[in-house]
Amino acid sequence: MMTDYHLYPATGRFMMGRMRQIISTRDRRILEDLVVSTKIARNGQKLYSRGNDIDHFSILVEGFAFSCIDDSKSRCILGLHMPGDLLDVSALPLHRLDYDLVALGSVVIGQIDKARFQHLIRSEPNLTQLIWMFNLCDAAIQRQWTLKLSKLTASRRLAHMIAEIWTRLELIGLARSDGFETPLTQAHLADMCGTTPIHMNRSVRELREVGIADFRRGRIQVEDRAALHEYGGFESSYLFLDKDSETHKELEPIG
Amino acid sequence: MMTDYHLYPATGRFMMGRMRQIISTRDRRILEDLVVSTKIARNGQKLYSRGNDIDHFSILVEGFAFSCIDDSKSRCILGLHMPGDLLDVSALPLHRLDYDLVALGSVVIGQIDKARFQHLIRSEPNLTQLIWMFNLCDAAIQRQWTLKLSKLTASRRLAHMIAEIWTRLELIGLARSDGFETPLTQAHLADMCGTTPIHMNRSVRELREVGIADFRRGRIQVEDRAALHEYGGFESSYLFLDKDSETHKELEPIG
DNA sequence: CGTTGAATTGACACCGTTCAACGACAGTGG
DNA sequence: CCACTGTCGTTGAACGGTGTCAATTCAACG
Repeated sequence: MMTDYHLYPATGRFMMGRMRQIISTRDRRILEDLVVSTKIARNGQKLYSRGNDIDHFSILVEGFAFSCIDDSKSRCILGLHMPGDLLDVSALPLHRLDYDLVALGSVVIGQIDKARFQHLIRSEPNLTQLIWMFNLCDAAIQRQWTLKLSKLTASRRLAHMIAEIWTRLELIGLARSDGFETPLTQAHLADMCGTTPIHMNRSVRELREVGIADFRRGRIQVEDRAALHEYGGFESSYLFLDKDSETHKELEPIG
Repeated sequence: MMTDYHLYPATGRFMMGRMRQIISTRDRRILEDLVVSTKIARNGQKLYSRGNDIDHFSILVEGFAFSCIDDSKSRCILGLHMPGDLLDVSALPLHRLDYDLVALGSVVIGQIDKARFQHLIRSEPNLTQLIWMFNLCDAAIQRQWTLKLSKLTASRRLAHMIAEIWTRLELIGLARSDGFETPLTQAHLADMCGTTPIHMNRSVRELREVGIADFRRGRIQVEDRAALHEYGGFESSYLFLDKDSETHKELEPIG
């Protein structure tokens, strides 16, 4: 389980820390075998443009990506994706997305054949449901972003954002004990928190001065995690963490 | 098809105007028969409290509801639900929701037995996928709300909100040609648009003065719809409307 | 060592919040 | 029929958070 990456190089991080432990070996195999090819991309490269036809579904294998919608003058980042995340399940009904996907740093993408995926939906209810669950988790995160934007000031949004990213990185083993590294710039953070780079800078400074979090060139360091959570109003329950796993026993796979 | 309500009193509006037309008669029947009982509720009544165990899944039959999270001092409305909407599919993995559900006006709820629903997921891939698609549509709406909050001023958010609600009401035949009626108050609109009732009032006045939309005690009247859409930056594509239906042929049911 | 993108700072205007009050309307009961 | 009452809607003024513009510093890299 610790080294699932070796057995399942493309999909080993799918639902890691969430419900992966209840996926049967058979299903892990099937999932891994869906990935027919890989693709690499560099920082800032567009992995997909909104409105275009999707030819493959994708899973993020290495690196990060974000989904965004570019306005005439500004950019809004709607989601942040990490290794193990499915990038475009929401294209299922219309075979296209309503947002762009952009690589954040160097990225490896696993490509899933559309036809085989469609077939899987009919033949593998366990896996189907699991992917659906991933989707619901994504949606829960989206709800939190909405909530955050509605009710928090810029610096508190930032605190919440940092807390969420940190926790999600922990799930897949990419965090340090006192923070994390990230290819995100302050401009990215601004676009994620619905503010301007300039004001984001003030927020970064504020968190630094108050001693809640220190962001410096892609390295975030936190001394008092409880204070961070408190300040940003962060409660991890919406991330479907495994500590809650008693509650989804009914998903226990058949095989 | 016009009078699906009579044949399917509880679920006749499910996916109406979106993908309902491609649901087979058999599947419509199965769906309708999932509803084992109905429940009524009055304005403001809590249909569900966050964190509690879900005993039934629900579909909204008549009236409106919203999902929200109450802060110590304020309320954030995260979603607005209309007849035909499933209210708590996102409780599938954890059997609980991370938000409250509140009735808006008088409401009729159809209750779906959990066990039968779980069984359906294994035995009816068509329906499963359809419900999943509904979910994706919900998520797309959530993304738009996030986007709206990130980038628009209060009065433009309101314009977008009005445009969305109007379009969704049209789908299920509950709109007028020049607007719609709604149990929403300005306070509700404020909670949906991430602002205060006072400022929402100013936004309402502004839309009225500019001649874009006239909100008066639950009645919204619009003369120039194009202007409304323009002002709020509203593009309906994220709602999966049927005019796009050529693109989801592959979902054509087997039966 | 110069170039480039990122981070930082100050000044100022504007959008939105807050507090406090008043006005309009619908439902209720005398 | 009218007074009472509560909810919703409306308004003004002061304050604070945020956007904007312009300019400077900093770190990384060839």
